[in-house]
Amino acid sequence: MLNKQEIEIIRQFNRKYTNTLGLLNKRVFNTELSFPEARVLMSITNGSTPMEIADKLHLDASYTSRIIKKLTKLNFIKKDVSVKDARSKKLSLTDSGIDLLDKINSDSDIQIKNLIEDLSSPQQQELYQAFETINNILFEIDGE
Amino acid sequence: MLNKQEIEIIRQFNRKYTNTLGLLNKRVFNTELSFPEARVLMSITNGSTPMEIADKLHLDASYTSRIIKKLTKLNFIKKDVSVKDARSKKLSLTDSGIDLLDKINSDSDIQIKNLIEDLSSPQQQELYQAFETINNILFEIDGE
DNA sequence: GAATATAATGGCTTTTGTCCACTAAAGGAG
DNA sequence: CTCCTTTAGTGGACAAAAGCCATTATATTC
Repeated sequence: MLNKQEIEIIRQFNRKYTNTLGLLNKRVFNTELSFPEARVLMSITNGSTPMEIADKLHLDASYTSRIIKKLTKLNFIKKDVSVKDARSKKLSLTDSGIDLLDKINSDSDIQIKNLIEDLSSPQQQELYQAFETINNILFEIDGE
Repeated sequence: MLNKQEIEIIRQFNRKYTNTLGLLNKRVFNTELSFPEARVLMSITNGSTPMEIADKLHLDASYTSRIIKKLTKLNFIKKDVSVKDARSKKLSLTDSGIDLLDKINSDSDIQIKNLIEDLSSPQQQELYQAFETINNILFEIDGE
């Protein structure tokens, strides 16, 4: 087990990265959507159910439902009743939802580039490796 | 500059770590304080001014003021008028604020330990190194 | 087929955060 | 020094984000 100083380094990271993510997620994308709404949109893959989204993002079912309702009204996603389970809905992005997602993704890429642009190339590589390491260890990669 | 796949790894980290931090910060400590209140408490060092806290945590001045008011009422911090600038307040923790901070710190340590306890010892070390690397590169260490 | 569980949703409330106006005190510029 | 502008802190009003609970409709289990 890590010692006290090592744990403290991780906690220090958490505190600072809370700030960083807070800032990144504030300058929300195209201002078309709020951050939680964008998060939901980004997490929808073809056939996702509202429950799956709520579980994945750790959102309340009710809150998730409202966000999905709004995204549907804005015509970014559509809801079809599941064939297998009439209680459940199958979500998917509309064409304009796909467009928006593309926009969000490219804007997010730019944010990341801004974050690292002042670093030297070796530092950027080292930073990238570190993120990849954490992804691998903590999130066992792949499973987006 | 990093390429598209590398940027995507960082974005993937951000998405997943948003979840992680969301969970860590939800099971808030002793439930005595909310997460933003705990954040403010943790950021107070002897002589901090409300403005400094607001800047550091990227909080609205008004919101910060209210949190400080509550922490003062709960007797975790105290406010003294600055000698140099009568508009400004100098904040410091009371004894019971120090106690609470200790409790929060030890609880936070436990959370981190839980997060990594299932990993092998080499993995924990690798993970720690990665966090340290990011701290160094992105936050230029030290400056808590 | 009755009891139980689950998905989605709406109403209501709380928490979190923003905006604006106001007070009091500094900090110039003349 | 006096006027003008700026800054620190605060409260009121409000908006956004998130959670809780009840309800409906459908599945599942016994």
